Amino acid sequence: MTEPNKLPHHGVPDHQPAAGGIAARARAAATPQYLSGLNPEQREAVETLDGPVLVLAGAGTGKTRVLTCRIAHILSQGRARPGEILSVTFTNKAAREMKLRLGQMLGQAVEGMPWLGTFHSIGGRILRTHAELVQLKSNFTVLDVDDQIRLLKQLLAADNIDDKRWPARMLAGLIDGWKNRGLTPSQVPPGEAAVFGNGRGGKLYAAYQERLKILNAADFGDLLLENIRLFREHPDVLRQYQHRFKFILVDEYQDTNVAQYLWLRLLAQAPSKPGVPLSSVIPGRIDSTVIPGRAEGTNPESGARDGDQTDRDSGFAPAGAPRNDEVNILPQPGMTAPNPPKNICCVGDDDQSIYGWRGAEVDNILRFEHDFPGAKVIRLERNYRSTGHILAAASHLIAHNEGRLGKTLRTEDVDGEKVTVTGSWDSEEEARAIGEEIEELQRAGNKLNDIAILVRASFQMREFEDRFVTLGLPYRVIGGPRFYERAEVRDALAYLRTINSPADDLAFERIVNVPKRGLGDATVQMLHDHARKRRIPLFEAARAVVETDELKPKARGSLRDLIASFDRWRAQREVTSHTELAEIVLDESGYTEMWQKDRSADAAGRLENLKELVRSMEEFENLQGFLEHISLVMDRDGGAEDDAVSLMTLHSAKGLEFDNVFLPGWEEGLFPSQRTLDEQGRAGLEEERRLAHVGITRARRRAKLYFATNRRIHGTWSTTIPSRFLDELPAPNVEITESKGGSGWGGSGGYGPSRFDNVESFGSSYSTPGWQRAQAQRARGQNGGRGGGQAGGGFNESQSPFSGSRSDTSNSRGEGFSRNKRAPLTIEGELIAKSTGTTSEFSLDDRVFHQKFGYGNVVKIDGNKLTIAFEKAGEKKVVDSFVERV
DNA sequence: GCCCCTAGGATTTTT
DNA sequence: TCCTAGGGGC
Repeated sequence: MTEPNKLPHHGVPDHQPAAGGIAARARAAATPQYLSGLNPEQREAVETLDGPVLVLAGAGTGKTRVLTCRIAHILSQGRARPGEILSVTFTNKAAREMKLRLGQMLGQAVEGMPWLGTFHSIGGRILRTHAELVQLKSNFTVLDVDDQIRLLKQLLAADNIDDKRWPARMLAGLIDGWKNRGLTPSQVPPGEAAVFGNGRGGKLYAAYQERLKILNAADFGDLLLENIRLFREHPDVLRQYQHRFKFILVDEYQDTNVAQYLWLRLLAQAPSKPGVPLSSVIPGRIDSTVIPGRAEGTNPESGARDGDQTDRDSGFAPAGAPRNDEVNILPQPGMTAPNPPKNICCVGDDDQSIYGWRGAEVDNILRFEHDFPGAKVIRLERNYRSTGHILAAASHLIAHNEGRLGKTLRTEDVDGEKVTVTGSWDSEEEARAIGEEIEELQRAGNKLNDIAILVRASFQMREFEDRFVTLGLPYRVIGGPRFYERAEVRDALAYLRTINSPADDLAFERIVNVPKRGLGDATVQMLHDHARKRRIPLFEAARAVVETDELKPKARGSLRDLIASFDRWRAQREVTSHTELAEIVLDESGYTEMWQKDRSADAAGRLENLKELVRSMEEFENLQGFLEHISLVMDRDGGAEDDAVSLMTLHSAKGLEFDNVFLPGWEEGLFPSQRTLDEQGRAGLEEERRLAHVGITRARRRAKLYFATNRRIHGTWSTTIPSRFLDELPAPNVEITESKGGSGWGGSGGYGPSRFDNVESFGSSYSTPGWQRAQAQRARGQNGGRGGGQAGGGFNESQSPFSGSRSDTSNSRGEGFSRNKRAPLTIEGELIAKSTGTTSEFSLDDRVFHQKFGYGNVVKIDGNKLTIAFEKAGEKKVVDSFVERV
């Protein structure tokens, strides 16, 4: 997370207020250590323990520090025990960081904070405790997106919906969106549910939820949504948690979505009286007051929250509640007892809300005071991170946004270097230029660890990776595919999941034929048919089918072996440690062997990953514990301590900071992203701008922006124009420089750097050389190539961007960045689609028809297994679901 | 049942 | 341009 209050650079003396006068020092000396060194606002944020508090913490103002100090303060004041503080963050990274800092601050005094974690992990934890109340078992599986989509594909196929026209991915997105807004299937507005699959969207959502229960599984959204449902339907359970959590702290409040908001509000209510339904205690609902200064209609989704269904139960602020600055809320009509506001403290920055696309509601933070009347709002505006120019540039840029609460960041640091804007001919030159500058910085004594490149979209990374590989410049990619998303890890997990939860069809299906066992589509299809008709898990279906003659001997044999293996493993689970069990499973299943035999280049890496997986299991007590955490908590660990440049997206850079930050690709269409603009209009633009703001404020000493005149998108080159955000930067804080990549148009003969060094007014970035050249280029019909006939100015000259060929190879990727090559998926959808109709009970002598064996008569009945004398095939055992009476 | 090849699609951002 | 799913051939 952020590193607030980092001591200033450039040898400027500490500007922390506490170091000021004698009085301040005396006070600092008399106060607990964790409070010293806080500025007055921070200190107020830490010490205001009672009632709702909103801390608006701009970039680099010490947000995390305030949160951790606040926890320390609560504990040391004896106001609550560690287990009575609910502290939620958005990412695992943030949660870990807080735990770490708390540990440092309090020594070993705190034996962990059991309720410090992400929304999802805490939600999941509560859900497991009461799983049976929401029709799950406590060992339920958390499905990731991949599982989710596979499941939806099955449902689409079962409904005969063309998944070309209506992709499962799209439905997954819709469902996700609904869940983010706290909507159960019955609460989705009919109009919205109808947009998918010719009006069947709502039904599919319901069917999906139903399937999840059968599979004993929950997806990410359920971890919160089902939690909310749990709280609503079981007030006694809710009350238990309301009692437990004396203090609630929320990090990155601007990123919360409606579901998270509802969840928080339920918990933030004072406990109601037992036996009284919540809805009768607090009748209020939130009205849809428009936040002043916020553009109307920018947020089409905000209306959802006003729905009576979603909100009724948890209304904290009755409609029309006065916006009360001083006084706590008075008892409202309908309340049976004084209902003091819970001690909830939300920390966030509306200017850093960048997850709107994922359902985050900036509104949550914008209307905090309204939702929690009497809230104290504290602004942290003192920035301890960036130099003056950088901060000025970022502030000026973000001031173009309308929907914000408004903060003015200030620093006491020196002005430092101006923010630079550099145009280059194309994205390759951009990468070259940045590579050069990095090497220069390195020569000047900068650590590579202090350097980051932040891109808008991950496809931009490639060029840098290529370039850095050629240069031999160490780099690391942050983000990207997670460890547990790799095919081999997921396969291994699927084995373990099947052991742990026999109803986990998705897991079983994933590995039933991995490694190859001759159990292909046809077999799986049959299992599906049977499972569906009898409403049993696939694994159980397999067990039944194996007892019959439905399958060819070979397939039957291998399926029988597989079942026997699982039975054995499940038995071993009782007597073997989970890590050992994992090794046994990987070994006996032939999975390890499969990769050992694999001749492809990445096989070794995959085996290594498997080992790593087993190693990582050691941290957990047992298999169940491990599986519970893997999908929620396992981050790809950076691990590498080496000095390396960081390469990541702007999104994953939030919360980080670097001395030197390179921001390439500031072009219209890319940044701001055209897609965001198309889909979300003005709100989208503002979010992109916030992203830009986040990017610039990551920099401590140098922020360097770039735009290229030509960029290759989907393999074809196109001419781009500089981002409007460049125009929105304040001229006095910005310096326009010439690309040092050199090989392009900007060489000696053309527009020399000197000509633009002294540009007084930044007026429009369209006056930059890159843009002028681009214009000229376009006027000439894009045929002139690089004008002025400069040959390679001492660089590997790459081909003209229009030639489409590349000068360097691109086969080597960063460590651990191999693209997933996953095992071919079975066509599960079709499998289900074929199952139709219901089977009635059979009696002896019934005449029946079987697809494979033809006509025959029932001669024996053993539960669902029938023995039938077929006219042509002779006597066979079959499963009843495969025959029909004639 | 498995493998190879091809055509078409996609490209934000992530718990 | 690259990747993936899906179809067709063995």
